[in-house]
Order: sequence, then C-alpha cells, then structure tokens
Amino acid sequence: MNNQESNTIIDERELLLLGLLRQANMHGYQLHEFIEANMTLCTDLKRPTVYSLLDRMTARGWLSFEMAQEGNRPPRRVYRLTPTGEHVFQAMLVASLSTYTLTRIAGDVGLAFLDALPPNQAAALLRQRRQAMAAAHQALLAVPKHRGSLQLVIEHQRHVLATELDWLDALIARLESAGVPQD
Amino acid sequence: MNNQESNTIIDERELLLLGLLRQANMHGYQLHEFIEANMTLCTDLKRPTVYSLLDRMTARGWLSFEMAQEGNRPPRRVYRLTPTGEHVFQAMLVASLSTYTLTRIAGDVGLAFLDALPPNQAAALLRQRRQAMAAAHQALLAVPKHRGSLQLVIEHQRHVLATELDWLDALIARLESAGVPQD
DNA sequence: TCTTGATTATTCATTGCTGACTGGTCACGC
DNA sequence: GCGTGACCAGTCAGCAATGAATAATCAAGA
Repeated sequence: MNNQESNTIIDERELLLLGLLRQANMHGYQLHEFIEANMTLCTDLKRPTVYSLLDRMTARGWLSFEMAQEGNRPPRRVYRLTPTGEHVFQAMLVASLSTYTLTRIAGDVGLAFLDALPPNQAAALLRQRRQAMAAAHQALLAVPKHRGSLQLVIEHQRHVLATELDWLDALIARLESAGVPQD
Repeated sequence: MNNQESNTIIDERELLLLGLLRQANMHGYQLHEFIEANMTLCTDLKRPTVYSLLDRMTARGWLSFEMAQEGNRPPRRVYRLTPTGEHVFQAMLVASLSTYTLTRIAGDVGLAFLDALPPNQAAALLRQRRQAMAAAHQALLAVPKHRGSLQLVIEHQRHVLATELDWLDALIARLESAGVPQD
C-alpha cells in the first residue's frame, strides 16, 4: 500500500564534500580546513572523518584522485569529482532541498525536566542561557558577508537565533509571573 | 587569564536517562520504549545505545540495579538513581539550562549549494520542502497535551517549525522574483 | 496441542568516529 | 647549520553506535 516511499535519507556530509570538490579539486586536509573555517554552522566534521568519507566515495566511484607533489613536500591525494560523482551530487542536492528532516534542538532535553527545579531558579538559569544565545547572535551579526549561497546559511542561523531569543523571553516571563508551566 | 571556563559539555542522553529514572525505576527496554513514544522530538536514542549508557552510568556509580522477576519471564535489571546519580542529574540539568549550544539545522548543507541550481528549479524544490514542513507542523499541532515540562518541548518545536516556514516562504519569494540570491 | 506471529529483553559483530599520534617541512633566531 | 616551535598531511588504536541476531514468553487460531 505504501511503497512509494523512496525515502532517500542522504548523508549531508557526503553532499558537503561533493559540493566543495565540485567547486575546486582539493586534498583532504584542505577540505577540512575550509569546512572548519567556513561551515561550522552546518557541520562538525572531524579531520579523520573527512578522510574516511573520501575513501568511501572513491571506492564507490564518485571521486578520483591524482598524486600531486609540491616542492619536495610529501605527495598528496588531490580529489576530483567523477562524472558519476557529479550525478550523485545533483541527486543528493535535489533530495536535500526538497525534503524536510526534523531538527533536534540542542538543550531541549534540559527543558523537558524544567519542572524538577523551582520556577525562580529555572528562570535564573534560562536567563544565563539567554545571555549566551544573545552573544552568539551578536557574533553572527558581525560575520562578514560570504560569497554565494553560504551567505544563506548564515542568514538562516541568524533568523533561528533571533526567534529562539524571543521564545526564551516568553518562557522566562511565564516562569517569573506564574510558576511551573504545567497547565 | 581565562580559566573560569568550566566548560561542562554535558551528554544530553545521559541527562535524559537520569531524568526518567528519577521519576520511576525502569529497565532498559522500558526506557527505550518511553523515549520512542514520547521524546522523538528531543532525541533519537537507539535501543542498544540505551543499554550501553546504562552500563556506563552504573560503572560510574550513578545508577544501581536489582534483578526483578515477573511471572516466569527471564529476570530483568531494574535501574534506579543512586544519591550520586541524583547529584549528577541536578548538576547536568543546571548546566544544560544555563548553557547555549549551537544547533545545526538539518538541510542547511543543501542550502549552501543552492546556487548550483537555476533559481526556478531551486524554488520548486523548496516548495516541496515547505510542504513537508507544513505537514510536520500540522502533525505537531494535533499532538495531545503532555503532562509537565514535556509539553514545553512540543511547544518549542511548534514555534521553531512555524518560524522556519516563514523563513522558507521569504526565501522562495526571493528566488522567484529576483534570481540567484547572491548579493 | 502445536504452529505462527507478535512482543519482550538483551547481546553481539560490524562498522564508524575521533583524540592522539606520527613524520615530515618551513621559518627564524642564534 | 642547528635547535625550536609552528604548520602541514595523514594514519591509527580504541571506543561508541547500531542493524541484526538471539532467546524466551505470550496469544490465538486450526
């Protein structure tokens, strides 16, 4: 009855590496460097994980590499997309954009046990959280404009943070005026 | 100069299990069942992971268990918080509530490569995403009221989804009217 | 009563992730 | 011309996560 579920759960980390390599051939270290510098809002990919993803995608035929020597440094693997890789990228991008996946918000587990604390203490703690969020928001506002769609991600995070601040304010107000928020 | 960084990155999954066991003693299967039924908005804890966390926390002295036999079913480990466990719970809760941790939003990697597609195709795909989000939002509105602070998490997700819908609408409008959104 | 399938409860083999390590090159002062 | 520390590039051992398997009970029909 319900077999039209072509539930392509894509791996965003693969999409990311493919997308970056599509823009320029690179070796693993370089990829990780770029991600650390520019995409911390999207992902938290560790260096060894980058290498292992590169291996996997090479084995699948999505990437190829050639050894490149610069100066008398040890040779490095410079990866590029294969034609298959380009197709996979397109397919993954389509899947990613057309699909919604639940985002689990860091810190919500704490919220679920808010009633374990007296309301005034809870409010005090959440005011601290609010402060940290406000700082992060300020920091994001200060980030210089990026090129291309990367800018979009920054704007998105800014929007999310701004509305999260509003929500937290409302919750704190509730706690301060009323008491425990259970109906 | 900056050594007051008592950066206690807590493990929300541990906080979750401690919090649940604080409310009632349970065995591993029961814990996972409850989490699957009521806390999918917060976490995606797999059953074997629950057992391994229970083992770890028992080894640390946060939990104890007693074998319980019901009928002639095989005996089960029923876990309870130790006094240490209660302290750890309180500390983790305080840390969780007073702290902000960046949430990486699922789907943002796709956004980062939006300019790989012609704007009208991008808009079409994002309209699909919007539809899926709207469905999820409706589903959340239909969820019956939960007891205690769990309700809070549901309200939070509803709020997030609502504002995400607004943001997506704005982005789609931009794409449709203007073209690629790079400055 | 005996076969079948669903539910309960846990364990295990495999795979994946990452902190720490290795082994270079470079820059710079002495 | 030789330490010393910073940077570059990749690997690996050990732990964490999970799909699949196990094993036992129960329910229910034939």
